[in-house]
Amino acid sequence: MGARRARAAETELALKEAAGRLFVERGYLNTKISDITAAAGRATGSFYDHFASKEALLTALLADLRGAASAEMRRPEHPRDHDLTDRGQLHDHLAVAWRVMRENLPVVIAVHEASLTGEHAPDHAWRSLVTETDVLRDHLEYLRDRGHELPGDPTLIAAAMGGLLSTLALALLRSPTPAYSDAEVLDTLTNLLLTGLRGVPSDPPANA
Amino acid sequence: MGARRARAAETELALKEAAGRLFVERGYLNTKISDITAAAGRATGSFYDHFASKEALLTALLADLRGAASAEMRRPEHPRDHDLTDRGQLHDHLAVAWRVMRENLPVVIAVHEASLTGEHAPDHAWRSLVTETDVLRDHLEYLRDRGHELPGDPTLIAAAMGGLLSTLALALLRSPTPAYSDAEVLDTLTNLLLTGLRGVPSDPPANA
DNA sequence: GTCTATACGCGGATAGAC
DNA sequence: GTCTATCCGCGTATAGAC
Repeated sequence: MGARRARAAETELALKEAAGRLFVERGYLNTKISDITAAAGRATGSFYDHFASKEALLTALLADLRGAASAEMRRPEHPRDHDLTDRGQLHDHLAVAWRVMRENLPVVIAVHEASLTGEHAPDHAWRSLVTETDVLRDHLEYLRDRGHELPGDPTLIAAAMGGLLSTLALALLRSPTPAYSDAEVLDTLTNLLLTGLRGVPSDPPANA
Repeated sequence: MGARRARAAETELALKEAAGRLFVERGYLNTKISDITAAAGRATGSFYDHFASKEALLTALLADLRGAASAEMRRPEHPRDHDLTDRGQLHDHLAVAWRVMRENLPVVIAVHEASLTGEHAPDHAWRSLVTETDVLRDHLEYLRDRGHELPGDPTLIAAAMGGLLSTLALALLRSPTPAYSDAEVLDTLTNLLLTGLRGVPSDPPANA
């Protein structure tokens, strides 16, 4: 690889990294192209030698994410016969989702904000919430098919769990001085989703 | 009241109503001033005879909301000694929150979107989530003080519940063809938050 | 590929006649 | 108070030199 090419790749990477940093700090909509180039130590015009637009940058970041194989829960061969009423399995699912969001926080933030400006189909928010929680829904349907009585419709419950997770992640993971450790958040959510506010005295948390 | 004054109040009301409709349909950020005036059958410039800016309009809508006394859960004298592990009381609290969001959906949407563009304090999202769920937190602390073992920290649980509610409301209530009835949503959330995914066979829902 | 300088469009906001 | 016409700033995107 020639020096010119290396420099170019370096710039593209610098732009991506700067963008990610700024998305977390100020949000996607509040970040201007010139902010990104300035933070990367490049001229504004250089941006367009690597990305056609701000939206194209987001698409590229999304592509990186998928290529990184960091979405374990999303790989198609994910088996559906997981028992979410088992503490360990529920905890693991929440932990994977939480880790994916933490490790890809800039993209999560950007996609979340871009969805507001983008499609204005009235039920777009609901549709995407449902599709993003399809794995959870499958697990819940599996439970129901086995005769377990769920608190309600699997799609609705899965959406509720997903909404809870994403809201909390977007709120907590952006803070430079975290109010709670990941372990604490995951324990609390596991407890809450497993046995609710009442709790089950006969089945204490694993670390109790 | 003279005819001129009446016409003016009429215009202001028309602008507010048109804005609310558009906020639900396209979102706050996607709605331009000219969209609002056009939908209200007025000229663009007339907007500024009633509101200094788009933000001022939102402030006015917020003032209307508070004046309408529709925020029962927020009135200061709300007692903290409510038992959220009681099915009926939990259901009532969720129902009130749900109804407030439904009846003020335009404002809820607008505030939600405006918070993204506005303050860019890194932990702003977390702070507002905590303050908006203070009533829930109080109830949970009350339970804990009485010796009940909660799934985790009250502030964190309250935030989780609030995030769940707002995400679901923003996704479901915007659709013109609702996927679930309010009653179904409230029953499901009550069950989920009360006894979790496992459920408690000995304590079925009230309608069972 | 990277820079500097600039054009363009969109949307918020204003001016002034009626 | 309402209108029409217009201005202006901001951010995106392009042009062209190096």
